[in-house]
Amino acid sequence: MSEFAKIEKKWQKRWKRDKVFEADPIPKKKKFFLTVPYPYTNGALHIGHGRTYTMGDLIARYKRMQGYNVLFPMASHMTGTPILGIVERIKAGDKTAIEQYKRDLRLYFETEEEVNTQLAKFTDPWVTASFFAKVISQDFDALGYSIDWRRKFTTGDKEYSKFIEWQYSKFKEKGYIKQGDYPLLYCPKCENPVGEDDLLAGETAKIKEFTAIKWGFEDGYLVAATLRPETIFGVTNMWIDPKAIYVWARVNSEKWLISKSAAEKLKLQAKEVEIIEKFPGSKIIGKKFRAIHDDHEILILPADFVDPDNATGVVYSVPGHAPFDYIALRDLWDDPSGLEQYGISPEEVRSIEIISMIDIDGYSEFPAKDAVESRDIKSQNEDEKLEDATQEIYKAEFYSGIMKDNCMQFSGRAIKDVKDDVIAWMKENNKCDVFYEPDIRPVICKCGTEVEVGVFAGQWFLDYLSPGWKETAWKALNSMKILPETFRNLFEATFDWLTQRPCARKRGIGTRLPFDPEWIIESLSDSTIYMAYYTIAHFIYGNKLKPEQLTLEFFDHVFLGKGTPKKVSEKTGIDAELLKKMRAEFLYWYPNDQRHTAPSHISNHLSFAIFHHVAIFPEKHWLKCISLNEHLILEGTKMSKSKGNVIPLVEIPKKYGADVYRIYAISAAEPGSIMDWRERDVPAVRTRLRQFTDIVSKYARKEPRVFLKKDGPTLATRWILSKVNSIVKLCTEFMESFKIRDYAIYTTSEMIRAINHYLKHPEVPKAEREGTMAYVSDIWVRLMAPMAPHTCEEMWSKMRREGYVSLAHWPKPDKRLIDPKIENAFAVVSSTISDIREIMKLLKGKQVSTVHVYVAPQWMFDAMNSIREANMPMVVGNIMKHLMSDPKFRAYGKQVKSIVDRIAKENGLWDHSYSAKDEYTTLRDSSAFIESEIGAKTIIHKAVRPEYDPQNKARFALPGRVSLYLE
RNA sequence: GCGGAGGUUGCCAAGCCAGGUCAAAGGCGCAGGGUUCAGGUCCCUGUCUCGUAGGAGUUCGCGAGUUCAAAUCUCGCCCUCCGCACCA
Repeated sequence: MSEFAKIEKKWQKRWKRDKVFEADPIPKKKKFFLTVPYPYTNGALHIGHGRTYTMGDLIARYKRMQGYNVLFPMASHMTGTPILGIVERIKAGDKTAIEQYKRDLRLYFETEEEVNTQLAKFTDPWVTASFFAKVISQDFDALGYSIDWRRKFTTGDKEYSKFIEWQYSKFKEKGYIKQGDYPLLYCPKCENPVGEDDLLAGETAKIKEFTAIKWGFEDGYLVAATLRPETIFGVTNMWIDPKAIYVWARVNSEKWLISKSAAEKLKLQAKEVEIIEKFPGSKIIGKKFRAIHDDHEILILPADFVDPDNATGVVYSVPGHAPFDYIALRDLWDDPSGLEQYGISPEEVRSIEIISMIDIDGYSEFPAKDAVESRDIKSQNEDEKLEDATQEIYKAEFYSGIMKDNCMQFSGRAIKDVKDDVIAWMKENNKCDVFYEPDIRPVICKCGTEVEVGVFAGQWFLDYLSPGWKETAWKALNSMKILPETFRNLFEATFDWLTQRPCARKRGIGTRLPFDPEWIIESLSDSTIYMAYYTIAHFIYGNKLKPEQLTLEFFDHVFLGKGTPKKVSEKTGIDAELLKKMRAEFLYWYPNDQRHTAPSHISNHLSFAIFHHVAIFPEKHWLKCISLNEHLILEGTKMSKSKGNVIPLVEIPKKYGADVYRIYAISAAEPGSIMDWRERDVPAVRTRLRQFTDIVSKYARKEPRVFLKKDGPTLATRWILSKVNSIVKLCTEFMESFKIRDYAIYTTSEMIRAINHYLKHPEVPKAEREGTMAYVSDIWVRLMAPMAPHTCEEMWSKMRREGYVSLAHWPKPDKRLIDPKIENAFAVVSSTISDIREIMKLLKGKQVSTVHVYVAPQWMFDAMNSIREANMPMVVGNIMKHLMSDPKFRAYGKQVKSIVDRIAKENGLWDHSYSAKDEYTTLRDSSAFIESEIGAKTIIHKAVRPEYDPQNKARFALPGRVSLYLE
């Protein structure tokens, strides 16, 4: 049990008892609605998740203290496949899954028996989800998050489903949701699409789209797949593997000749495939097929490099521009002996002319030949070199190639522009189709089966290219605040490439599409506008509204203001007054003022949230601001359950204490950078928190008193008052500009340093010190409260303040007390001390009895101020001229030059006291302090009339840079 | 491949957008001193190099450039991390 746990529990209980964070509309009060995405409840959360939620809570608490009526709700996410997957794995007795879940459960149960009992219940996804939803909310409470739990729900709720149905019926109305064929990785054995987690090998596989070109052959088509459809004008022959099995197949009422395995694959790609005849490739070698663009006859030749398992197993040959084709053809020229068996004569092969159809700088007529020869490739079996050559030519031609004269209407155009047009042209003439393959092999499903590409007919997707949608989303993004601003680029990149996005699948937990109930809305697509649902969730559940009452009219009314409460009430049976209340509550809280989460959500969830909001809500209800913090790693390495290096959220309170964790999570890195959790850094945070409580406790019962200048306090007191108020000002600026880490450092380290410095000044009278420290403590507790709320409540009550510091107001800097002159003067004291130390070090231990300090004469201060006021460029000549033009300074001639030299050396002016008198007084008043710091008697002299100056050091004094003599 | 971020003094990490006040905040580690006198205590000081007077020199991935002046701006190069879609 950490030393903090008792205090934490106490305040959490009281907050709950007094409903401190339950937020209801207060019409006259400005509101702030903050959301952090709800956690997915398929397991225990860890300290990495905690960073994001802690940051969110910090914002909520800060805004609350700034006088906003803050709503910070939370719910839980359970739709989708993961929870279902886990349940299935546990049911199936999967050892790893069971062990992993036992580990999670041991965090929450004492005995192994309890663990097993709970695990046994995990055969129902609802039980699993609600168990973790419950413990996660307990974990959140234990960290002091200021959440309004009355509004909680889960995405699996029937009521929530009605909300999602409403959302998707809106998309349907707008025409944003469409149905079409969609390729995805698919396991033929499991008969299911597979995601990254379902794969044993090839996790990074993507889908590659080939153009399947239908070359006229006999009474059907010889179908060759290619990534370079623009090369059809350079075809000289076809390549077929003589040993592989090919088929004539009826594909959607056409006759296609392809490899047997290609035919099998096509069955998965939403084609009707019926195999008519099987035969080895050798059977068609030597026959002729017809060119796409002019129907001339072209020969089919054998080749070893053809892989019947890749694409259609039919390859058309463009030897001028494809290294594989070039070398295969050359091999046949060199040794045509094998061709006789196919009835092909050597002359016939040798008469094939390579066609040049792409013009490209730096290459000859036949770039493929260049690439092969430059690599000295001997045969078509040198796979690696050929692959490399192919890459080179592909890139070069794609980016800088131009179609030659023999390419019909495409002549003269750049390859990268013409590709799509060639495809479109062939499509118009029914000369091509698509064929999908994974881009890498092998891709193996967890069941051990080779994964293929499946095309889902009738897949529902959201079409982000629908007219107007993206434009409106851009408008929203451009007017939103993104914190830190660097992440805006990521949003912009995402917006650019967002096209179509499947939004439903056939398995998992979730809401069924109202207009096509076979499909279940997938879990990223059902979590985009639910922030609105928080505003009324407590009414829905509190009044036990039935799902069937939550009709389209209901949501139309509450969220969009359509219809009247009376009419909607008649239709739904919901009390009209309640409807009014819900509508009012939505209007009060919406829009969502800030959404805080991790950057990994930018490319999906957050972008969808923006798109979906603009699709459904009027502009005034769009998201206002998105703030982000990067993830957290542990001792330099990524946390992962499989590695076992995970610190669960639930362990934080007993292991570190909630406030210690919170301070660490806020202060160890800027939000925009990855945070490293280092165990050995934790004690330092604990120390600082303890110093805070020690100091504040000591002065808790003292009467705060502000010593104004007229009260004649010591300089040290004026200094600490100035310093503390400067810190308040800075911290407010840091919070406003999302420099959260700076806020943390200033409220902890900087504050402690300043206070310790102050307390070391022996000249401050006791009453003055205590009154001042009580005042400082009050401010300090408020500053720390958003970050360390439990400790601060404890201090607050020790100070006998009313109510909760969680609801107290954030300090405002007292302008009367901020005095840069005093702060500068104190900086001179510090720099004087370090100068003395440095000299002492150089004296190598020789005893110093007395330190003589000489303060520069007043005219030098005048000179510095004069330069400062003149606001002139820091050029030596100008400054010299400026000073010499004033008789007041000219009188000092040579010494003026020493100031100017110094300015030149320092590249400008530096801080110093306002006047010689100030500097002298400050140093004199601080001499006891200086003496205690350096352990030698200290005498302050005025350089103009030093009482004692045996080494004539006084003349070196400058404003802010006293000269010294150590005796 | 495409897109995004980044490389800072032993480690972590600010600074860079708005160039000078930057040998560069803060923390960790390490060293010395003090308190405590042996419980993961606390405080102070130091921590690039040289220097018997507060000074000088060399640093911010590498290489150029702009500028009186660059960790900060521009260009090129090298390296690292993250995302890339049906998965939350």
